Amino acid sequence: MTSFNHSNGLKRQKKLSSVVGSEEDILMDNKPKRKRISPDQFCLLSELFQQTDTPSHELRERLAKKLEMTNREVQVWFQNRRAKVNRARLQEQEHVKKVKFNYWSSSSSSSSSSCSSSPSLLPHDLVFHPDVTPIDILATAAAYVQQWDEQERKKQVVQPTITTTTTKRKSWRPWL
Amino acid sequence: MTSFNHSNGLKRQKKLSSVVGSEEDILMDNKPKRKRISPDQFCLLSELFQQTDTPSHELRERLAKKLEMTNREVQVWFQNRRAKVNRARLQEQEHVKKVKFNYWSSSSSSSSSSCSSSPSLLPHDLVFHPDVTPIDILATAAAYVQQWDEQERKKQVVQPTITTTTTKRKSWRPWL
DNA sequence: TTTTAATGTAATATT
DNA sequence: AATATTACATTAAT
Repeated sequence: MTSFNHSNGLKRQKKLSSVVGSEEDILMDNKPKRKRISPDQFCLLSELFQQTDTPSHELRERLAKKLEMTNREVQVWFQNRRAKVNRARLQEQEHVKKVKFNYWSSSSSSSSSSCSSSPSLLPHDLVFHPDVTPIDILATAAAYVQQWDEQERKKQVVQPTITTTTTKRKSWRPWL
Repeated sequence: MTSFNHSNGLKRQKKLSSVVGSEEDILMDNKPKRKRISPDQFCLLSELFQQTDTPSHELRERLAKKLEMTNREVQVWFQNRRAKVNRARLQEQEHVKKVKFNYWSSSSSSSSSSCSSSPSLLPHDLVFHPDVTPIDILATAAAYVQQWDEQERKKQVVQPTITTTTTKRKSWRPWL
């Protein structure tokens, strides 16, 4: 089991061997290995990232000099960082969408234990979730009322026509 | 010490549920068990791998559908596979290099037993190895002659100058 | 212990 | 610059 150490501060150095070329001299392949940024570098980079996704060339230059990295490396770091946060953002969106789509039907019937024992004002099948905003609740309620009206209207006027036409209705805030 | 995580690991979830995808697993903490590919899947994957180790997106997509895997899973499989064969290839190279470097000095003085009792045409300290080609033999011989000449020249003309200048000489075929 | 599915990231290429 | 994808290092399950 390799105990991970991130102390990559040490560059590999050619070990000074005997005068005659030894086996290692030939066999040791000095491939540059993969470069990993140091914690300090990470710190400064992400600190700056909070201020701006896309630092200017000049800013990159200064940062690179300070961190002893090339401009290109800094640029790549920012590119990958942007990609990462975008990816996370997208996935979060996906997740939120799922939650928002399901929050009505999430039964939560099992009052399992110990969770918010205070008398909730919410209906028992409407669970609280920080991603579900009041506007979402209202939107869903509106959609429900709309659908209910539709059903009522259908009941009142007997339709001789085929009812297979599903009442497709453009819904407000189709969950983004 | 700020435990800075380059790759913290320890977050083994997110199972990317496959086609069966019931939506209940939104809040459910799924089993972080590792998925193993089936023999059938392995068969098809490695069969395709022989044709191309870097399948296109489309090809991956079709394969994924056929195997009931996600595109990502197929991609990861190919990545790991490539890494594996590269690793093997490198190690083989290393081994060959070592053999080539050592084939002169591999003494084999001890006529231990039972190995190729036929009267060999090779000098007794030059063992045959399929990786050592004639050109390698000739190269080493040439290098040896060169070095011998060098030594002879030194012996003939007595050098009053400091001899610390190691006679570094560019060698032909420095073993790849 | 070895093999391998999976993750994280530096780097490259395409558009 | 966004996006996709690769190699490489590493983690963790088998």
